[in-house]
Amino acid sequence: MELDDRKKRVLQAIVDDYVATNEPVGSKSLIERHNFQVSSATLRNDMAELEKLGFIEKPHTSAGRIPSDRGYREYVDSLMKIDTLTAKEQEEIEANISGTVDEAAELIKSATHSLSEATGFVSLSMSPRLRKSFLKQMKILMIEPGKALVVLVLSAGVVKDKVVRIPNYLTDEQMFKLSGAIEKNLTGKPLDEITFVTVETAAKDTEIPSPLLKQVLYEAYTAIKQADQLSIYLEGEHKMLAYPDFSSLGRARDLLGTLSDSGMVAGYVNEMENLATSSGKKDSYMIRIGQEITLEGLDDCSFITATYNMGDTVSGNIGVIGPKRMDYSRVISKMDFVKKKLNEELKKLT
Amino acid sequence: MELDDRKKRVLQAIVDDYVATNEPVGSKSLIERHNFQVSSATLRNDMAELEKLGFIEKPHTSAGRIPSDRGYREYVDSLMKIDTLTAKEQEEIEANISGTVDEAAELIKSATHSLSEATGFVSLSMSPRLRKSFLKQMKILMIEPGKALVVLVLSAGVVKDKVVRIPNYLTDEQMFKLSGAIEKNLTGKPLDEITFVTVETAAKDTEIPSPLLKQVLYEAYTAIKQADQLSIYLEGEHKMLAYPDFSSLGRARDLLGTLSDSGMVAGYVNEMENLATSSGKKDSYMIRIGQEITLEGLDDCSFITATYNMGDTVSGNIGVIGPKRMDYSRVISKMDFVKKKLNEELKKLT
DNA sequence: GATTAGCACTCACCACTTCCGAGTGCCAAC
DNA sequence: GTTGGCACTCGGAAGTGGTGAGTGCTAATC
Repeated sequence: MELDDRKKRVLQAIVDDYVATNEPVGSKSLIERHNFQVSSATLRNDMAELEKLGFIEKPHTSAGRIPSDRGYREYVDSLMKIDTLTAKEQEEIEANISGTVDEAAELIKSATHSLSEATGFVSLSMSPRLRKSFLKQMKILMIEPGKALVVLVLSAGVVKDKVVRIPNYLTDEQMFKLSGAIEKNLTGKPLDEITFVTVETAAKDTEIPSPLLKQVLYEAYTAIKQADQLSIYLEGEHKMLAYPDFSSLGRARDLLGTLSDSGMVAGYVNEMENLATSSGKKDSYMIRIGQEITLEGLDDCSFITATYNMGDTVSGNIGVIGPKRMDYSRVISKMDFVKKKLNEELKKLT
Repeated sequence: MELDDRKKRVLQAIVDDYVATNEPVGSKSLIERHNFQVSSATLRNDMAELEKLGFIEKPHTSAGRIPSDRGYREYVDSLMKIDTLTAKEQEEIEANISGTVDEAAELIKSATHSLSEATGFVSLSMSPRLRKSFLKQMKILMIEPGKALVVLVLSAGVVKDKVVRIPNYLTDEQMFKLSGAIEKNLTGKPLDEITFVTVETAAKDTEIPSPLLKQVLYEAYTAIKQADQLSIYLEGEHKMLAYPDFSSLGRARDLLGTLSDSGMVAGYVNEMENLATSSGKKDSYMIRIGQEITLEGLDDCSFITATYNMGDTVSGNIGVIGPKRMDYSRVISKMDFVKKKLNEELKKLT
C-alpha cells in the first residue's frame, strides 16, 4: 500500500496547489503547473487511486480533488520538506520577542504575539507546568487583620502570590514564624509532592495553637496548589475570519465560540502534551489535523504545538491554530524559530 | 423642532419594530402592529417628516424606514422607558456574581461574565482607577540576589506586586529598612501625588549608600506607578457573530479586529469616562451609538458603560457592546442591576 | 390645515432557466 | 502502463420575469 513515487508527487502537488489557490485541483491544471512527464489521463488514474486510498476527495462529482485529513497527514508526515526562514523573517520575529521584557510571563506572551503576527493565525501559549518545580521561598505578609498575602518563589525563578483570609487575631510575628517553618521543611520538594499533610507536618514545631493554624495552613496549601494551575493565553482569534475557509458565518461562530472557552482549549493542549509524553514520541512539534482535533468547530483547522523549556524541569507549550489548508512548512519553521528564540531568552532570565 | 406627540410615537414604534424584526418598517405594517388611529397615508407623511429631520432613513427607495443614529439617540434620551427585571432574570444574574470569589479582581471578572451572559453581547470591565487610592503598606522581599518583589497594599484593599531587578549586593535587611522608610513617609498619599522625587525624599534617612539606592528607588517608583495602570477585560466577542447585523464577514472582521486591540478599547472607555466626569453630566450609565463611537468597525454598535465603586475614591467601569439595533431598555436595566450587585459585593470585601 | 383614499412607480428578492466550462470516468488503442 | 477521445456531470454565473411591500404625490374630505 506504499505509494509509488509519482503518486507521492501527485499528492504533494495537489496539497501545494490547493493550499495556494483554495480551489479543487483537477488533472489538467496539475499538468499545466507541474511538469509531470505524463498525460492528464494518467494523472486521472493516479488520482482515482489516491481517492480510493482516502488521501484526496471530491467536493462534488464534477470538480477537482482536495486533500482529505489523511492526505494532509501523509503530506506533513513524509512529503513536505521544511524550508528555512529568510533573514528578514527571522529579524521580524526576533524584534517582537526580545526587547526589554524581563519577566517570564511577559516574555512568553510576547513570543505568542510574535507567532500570531508571523503566521497570521491564532497563536497560544500555556503557562509553564510547575508541578515539577520546587519551592525556594515562602513568605506570608500580613495585609490587614484577617488578610494576608502568601508569596511563593519557585525554582525557575517564578513568583506567585495569592491573597488569603486568615483568622483575625493572628499576628505578623506568628505568620513570620509559620512561613519560616513551612519554607524550611518544604524547600526543595517538587510542587506535586506537596500535600496538605506535608504542609501540616512542616508547621508542627511552631507554637501556634493548632485550631488557628488549620485555616492558615489550608490557605497556604491552596496557594501552593494554585501556583501549579495551568493558564492559557490566546491571541489573534479574529484573524481566522480573514480566511475563506471560515467564510461561512456558522463555521466561524463555532470556531470562535470554542476558542473563547480558553479552559477547554487549555485542557486539550494539556491532554495532547501528556499523550505525546507518555507515548514517548517526541518530535520537536506536534500536529493535529482537522477531525483529529476533538474540539468542536475545529474540523477545518490544524493545531500545531511545540514545547518550550524553563530550567531543567519546567516546560510549557506554544502553538498555532490555523486553517488546515495552510502552508505547513512555513508555519512549522516559524514556530520552531519562535520556540528557539523563546528558549534562549528564558535561559537568560535565570 | 420639537416632535409632536404622534411623531414621537411613530419614531418609538419604528425603533421597537426594527429592533424586534431586523426589517425596515413600512407605514402599513406600522398600522397593523400598533393601533394608531390614523391611516397609513398619514403615517407616511409623518415618516417623511421624521426622515427630513434625520431620525430615520431608507436603506433603498422602495423599502421601509430604519432608525438613524440620531433616531436611536432620541429614542434612548427621551422615548424609551426602562423596565424592571423579572425575579428570574435577577436571580440568574446574582447567581453568576456572588459566590465564593473573595478578591476584587475576580469579583469584577465574574460580574463581567454575568453581564455578557445576561445580554448576549460583548461585555467588558476596566480595572479600578487607583490614582486616587493611597499607599497603605509597602514591602520589598528579596527573592534572590539581584531580584526582589515589591508588594504594595493600597487603600480599597488592593494588592499589587512586581518583580524588580536590584543591585546584587543589597541585603534583605537593607531592603527591609528601605521599604519601611518609604512606607512610613508615603502612607496616606494618593498614588497620583507620588513622584520619583517624593520617593527619593522618603528614603533619605536610611543609611544606604545613595548610588545603590537610586536604582532600587526607581524600580520601586515604577512599581507604584504601574499599580495605577489600567487594564481591561473583554468577554464574549464571538457572540457578535450571532447577530445578523454583522453577518457580512467584512463588518465582523473589522469589529472583532478592533475589539482584539484591548488597549485601544481601554483608551476609549477611559476617554469617555473622563469626558463625562469633566462635563459634570453623570447619569448612572453612558451610551454611545453608532458613528458616535470613534473606534473603527463599531459603526453598527452601541457602547454602554456604567461606573462601579470600590471604597470612596476608587472606581472603574463595566460596559456592554452590542449591535445598535438592541433592546436598550432591557440591556440598560440588566447592566444597572449587575452594577448594583457588584457594588454591594465590593463593599462586603472591605 | 390635517387627514385620507387612490394610484403610479420603484426595487429588492425569489424562483426559474440557460449556458458554460472545468472536471470526471471509461474505453479502446498504443 | 500510458494515452487520446468522448460522453457526461454539475456548480456557478448570468439573465428573466413576477411578486409584494414599500414609496411619493395628488386631489378630495373632514
